[in-house]
Amino acid sequence: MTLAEAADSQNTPLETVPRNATSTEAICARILERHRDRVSVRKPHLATANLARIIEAVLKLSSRQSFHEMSLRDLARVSGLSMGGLYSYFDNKNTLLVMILTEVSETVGAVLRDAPAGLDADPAAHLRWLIDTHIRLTEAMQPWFVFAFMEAKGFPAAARAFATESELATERIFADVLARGVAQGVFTVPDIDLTAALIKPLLQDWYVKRAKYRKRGTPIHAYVAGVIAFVERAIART
Amino acid sequence: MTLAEAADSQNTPLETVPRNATSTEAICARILERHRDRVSVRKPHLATANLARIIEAVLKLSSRQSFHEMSLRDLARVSGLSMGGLYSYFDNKNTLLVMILTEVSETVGAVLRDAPAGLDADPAAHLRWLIDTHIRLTEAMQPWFVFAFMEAKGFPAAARAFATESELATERIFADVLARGVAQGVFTVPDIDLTAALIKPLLQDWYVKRAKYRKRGTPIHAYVAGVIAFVERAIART
DNA sequence: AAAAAATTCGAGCGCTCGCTCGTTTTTTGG
DNA sequence: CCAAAAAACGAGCGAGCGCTCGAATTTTTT
Repeated sequence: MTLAEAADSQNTPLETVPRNATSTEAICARILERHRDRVSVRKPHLATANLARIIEAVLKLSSRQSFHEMSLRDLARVSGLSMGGLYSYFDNKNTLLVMILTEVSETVGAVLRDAPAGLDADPAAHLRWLIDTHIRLTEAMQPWFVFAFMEAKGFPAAARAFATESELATERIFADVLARGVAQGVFTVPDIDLTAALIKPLLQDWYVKRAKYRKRGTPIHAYVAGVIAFVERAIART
Repeated sequence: MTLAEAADSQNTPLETVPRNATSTEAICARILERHRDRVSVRKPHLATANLARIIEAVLKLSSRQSFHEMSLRDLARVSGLSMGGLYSYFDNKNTLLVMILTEVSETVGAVLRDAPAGLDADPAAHLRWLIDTHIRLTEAMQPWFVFAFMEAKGFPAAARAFATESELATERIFADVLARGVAQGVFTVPDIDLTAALIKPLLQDWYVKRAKYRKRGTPIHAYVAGVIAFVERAIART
């Protein structure tokens, strides 16, 4: 099952995350564009397909051990390429880290900033949309987000700074909506920045502790509804 | 600065976590007791002191890279022991993982179950105590908790199962208090298990994203107060 | 169908890893 | 103060690492 299919099978009619943005192939096409100079294979279809196989293998192997424990021989075996073949798609192992992190950061920013028109006028609806979209995006790209979350520590300094900034940008999107809700008198929030910071881990828990919720049989719509209810009661006008 | 000193400097008069339980020396004395058969040095004082130096070095090195990237030569240099000397304190590198994980799991369970007498009768106060105590404990033992959280994936299967069970046990403590509050009519909680699951990441964010809160200048008492306020409004009787 | 270009291959290189063990140093007890 | 016991030492081992490069294979062009 591909990532996109996994997303589809969980999606409700309220789906807000377009499949064409989250399929492994689509993501790898974007990665390829962004790192064309590191990939020596010139034919785009071939390069995209093989890069997808490589990165899917990285995400699979890194879910059981850390990225640095994964050897390139493991990666060659699981991806189906040879040792030498791998190096046509990246110049060194660390580039794989950077490719994945960068794409996750860019994607989450792009998706969350693309709210349906008119939603700015209704902070409560906008907040619900943000929560729903964030959780569904991380569900559709779960291995990517887990990887970025768990391996961020080992990134080169520049990439780590970029990831941190991306995190803060997401938080700011939530803080803005909270501020607008307070201004319109629909929310009561004593500390907007702290509240935005507290909403974040509620969204992340769905992918960080995915195994727990799967074992428990919690469907995604129940989790989304639970988080929305929890947050809305916590910030409801008093 | 030792872990205990770091805890002290943040503690308010409301402090609920005893220093003697969270100093590196005290923790390592307990580790030594639990793994006496793996440590060949017989003199307890010497063994505790050196084990403390070793584990402090592990936590320090693993905060910048992953545990598996940390070489035993790095560990020897930072801890001040020789390569051979290290192996008087553990039989292989993985044992270090298990020592730290086990002690974190045991400690959090022991501390959270040791609530002051009479608190069972007052679910709201008990919940506040649990939140306060959990956050302060993880503050006092921050490197330990970060390590257990980030490296859990790489544990041997048995140790990972143990860690998962410990996680669930903590969640059950919160679920019990929520259930008692609902029974007494002081809380309104539609889904007790999901709510308990959502409180957990709010507590964990303080140590997982410690750098963010430090940079932002959020003091621990403000974070504790923020979480308590957020949770109490979310579950307040309607 | 042959020549040229693009892509894939995998044994081998230098290196560092976890771990060992014979030796040296420190501590202990009479 | 010395011999025995305990502890610490660190060079060295085989294994596996990231990475390379000339050869082999596949695809494209003519």
